[in-house]
Amino acid sequence: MILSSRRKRVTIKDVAQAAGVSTQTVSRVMNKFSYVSEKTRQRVETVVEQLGYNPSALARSLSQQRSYMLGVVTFGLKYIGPSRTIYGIADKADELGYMLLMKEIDNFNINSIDEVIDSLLARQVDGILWVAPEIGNNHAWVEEQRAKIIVPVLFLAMRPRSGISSVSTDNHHGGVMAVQHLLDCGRKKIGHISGPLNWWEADERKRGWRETLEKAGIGPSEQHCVEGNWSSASGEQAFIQLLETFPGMDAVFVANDQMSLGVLREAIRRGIRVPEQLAVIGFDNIPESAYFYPSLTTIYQDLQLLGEQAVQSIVEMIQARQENRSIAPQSRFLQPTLVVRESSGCVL
Amino acid sequence: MILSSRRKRVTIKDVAQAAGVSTQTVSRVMNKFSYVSEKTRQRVETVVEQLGYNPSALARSLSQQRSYMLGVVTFGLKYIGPSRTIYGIADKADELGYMLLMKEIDNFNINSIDEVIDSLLARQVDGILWVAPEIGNNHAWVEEQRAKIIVPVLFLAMRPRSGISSVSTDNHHGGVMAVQHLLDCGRKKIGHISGPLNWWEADERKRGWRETLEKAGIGPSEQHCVEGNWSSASGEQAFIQLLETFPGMDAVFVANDQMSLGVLREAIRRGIRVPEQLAVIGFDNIPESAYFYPSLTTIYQDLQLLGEQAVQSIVEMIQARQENRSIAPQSRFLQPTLVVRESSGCVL
DNA sequence: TCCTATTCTGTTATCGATAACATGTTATTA
DNA sequence: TAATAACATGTTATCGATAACAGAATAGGA
Repeated sequence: MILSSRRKRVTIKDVAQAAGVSTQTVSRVMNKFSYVSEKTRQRVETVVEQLGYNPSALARSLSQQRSYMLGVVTFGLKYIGPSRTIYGIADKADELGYMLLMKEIDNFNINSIDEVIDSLLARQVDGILWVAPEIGNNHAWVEEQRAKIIVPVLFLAMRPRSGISSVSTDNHHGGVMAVQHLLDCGRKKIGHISGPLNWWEADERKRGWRETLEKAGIGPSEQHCVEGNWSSASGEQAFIQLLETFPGMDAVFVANDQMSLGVLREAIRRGIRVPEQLAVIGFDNIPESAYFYPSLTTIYQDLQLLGEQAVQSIVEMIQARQENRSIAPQSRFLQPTLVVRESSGCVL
Repeated sequence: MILSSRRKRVTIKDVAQAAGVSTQTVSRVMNKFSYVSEKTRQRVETVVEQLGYNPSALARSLSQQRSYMLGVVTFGLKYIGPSRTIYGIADKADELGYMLLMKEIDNFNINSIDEVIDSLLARQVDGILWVAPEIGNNHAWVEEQRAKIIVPVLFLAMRPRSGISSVSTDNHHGGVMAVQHLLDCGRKKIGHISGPLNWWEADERKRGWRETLEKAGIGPSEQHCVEGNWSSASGEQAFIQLLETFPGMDAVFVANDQMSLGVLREAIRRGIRVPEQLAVIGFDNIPESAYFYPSLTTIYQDLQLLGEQAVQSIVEMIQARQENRSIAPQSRFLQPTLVVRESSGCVL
């Protein structure tokens, strides 16, 4: 026997006919809250059960001009960060009765962005979540194109712009916390291994590092920061370089946990004892970081929560629009938290 | 100004009217390959451009009974494994012109599974990819329910069943390769830290371990295997336990890289030198594993490729059905590969 | 020149639901 | 008891496209 024989879909008409009522009555039964006599209701429900009727959300979307689908545009799904966010999004969307229509993009040229948005709009999504990092001016299109986007859009991890809604982790404050922790532990010569500095998030973390040191009266030098690309390999390389340009370094703030792993590995290899000789603090708090050797002190950003909040917000925007209310666009920040473990060498 | 003013959608009628032709003609222009005079075509195209017409894929799906959407059911999206698979799926789907309608599930009771499938079918997906691990008998519903699923379905990482299509990594062979490598390196007393044994994949890896040792004339004992839950913490615990029940152990095959990390950490803490005293081999090849200390020898399963193959297969199934051809269900396996690094202590 | 094939375009029905309106039947109230 | 409200159901139009059919206009061939 072949799987999935081409059986025809059971439609509202079939049900109506079988129950001897009009399609409208069936529709009323399916959607509750309308006058239907108890007798009719039961008869229809029995037929629905028997035929296994499953209403076409597609047809419903068309006639109601509302799909209960959210368009989700992602970039870098293969990395753990985005996928944790997606998890939060999926979870909350489910809770609120929305499905996700996903589209991964692999570049940011204006044409492909246009295409992605068109394809989402063609499927009548009720709103769009933009889950792609801000790199260089890859969000420039927002200003020009947003007029044509006829549904609410919410950006994740984007530099705040007036008139546009976004939700982001407060990376700057995360950087501040990291460096402040190192200072509190008595370290003075604090280097930084940043992410790619054309990423807004990397830049913010670095700014947190610089400003905190300045505030502490320790003017950091550009020599004390080396740029990585988020990978463990780049972390290792950057660390090697930093050891040369900043020989007295007694602590390093690394912009993510993967790069921290590269640092720890190279430290062991060189016999640099962590945390005694060198304190290390990461960013993200990936699950593995608690089992690095030594375990990694890090800044925890709750990406799952970020996703949840994003869905919450956009659903509110959708509802507002549905009721013809207007809602003021806003940029929100989620605060990261400090997770102290062995690598920073002090429990405060 | 408020974002997303409630502008009305431009429809085929608007275009038809503006161009002074019938909607059918506009449809013909949009879909190419039909008789339209050059003059008309240009006129219509100009109007399309001017109005910014974007055909409703929703309406098209309804009338063509085909949506170019794939339903994707996931479980454990927050972990890196599934999300790598999703990446492969997203990439290939894009290439073949499909969008993804995603639904994450958090349990396997028959009701919620029913609901998920209904909601996908209600949106007219052309096929369904089941990206959820086989745990216990959580796939039992497949046998009973598949009759009601009127579109092709393909399972990832499922124990082969006759009459049902699936694509999986050959976990058994992965286990064989891992243990064989350790044997080749001269190890004789090989322990195993497994995943949760009600997971099909964990069970298969363990079977590879057991059978390979038996074949080598080394009857392994149940005492030489401890069950973990995939987490680094559980790996650490399992390792501690294994050290007691299997004192002479000179190598251990750990069922994933995260648990391996726990093992490596505890080994360092106890002064057990890896690989000299104890060889360690993991499974998965997560990006970080190359930067563990020591770097981890592991079995690489290409989850991204798995996702790509899955999409390729289901699209073939969909096309076959479209043309009323029948296609024999089949279970396919992808072969994992061995990645030799420091932790196994020998480059062959 | 007439006939047929090809090209071009429009009309009507359909996909599967809901919205809006209409109508008939009970119950309630003045 | 008649008027009105509440309840129950059906009819028609609509969402935005394509399929199927049909009628013209043009071109080519006998």
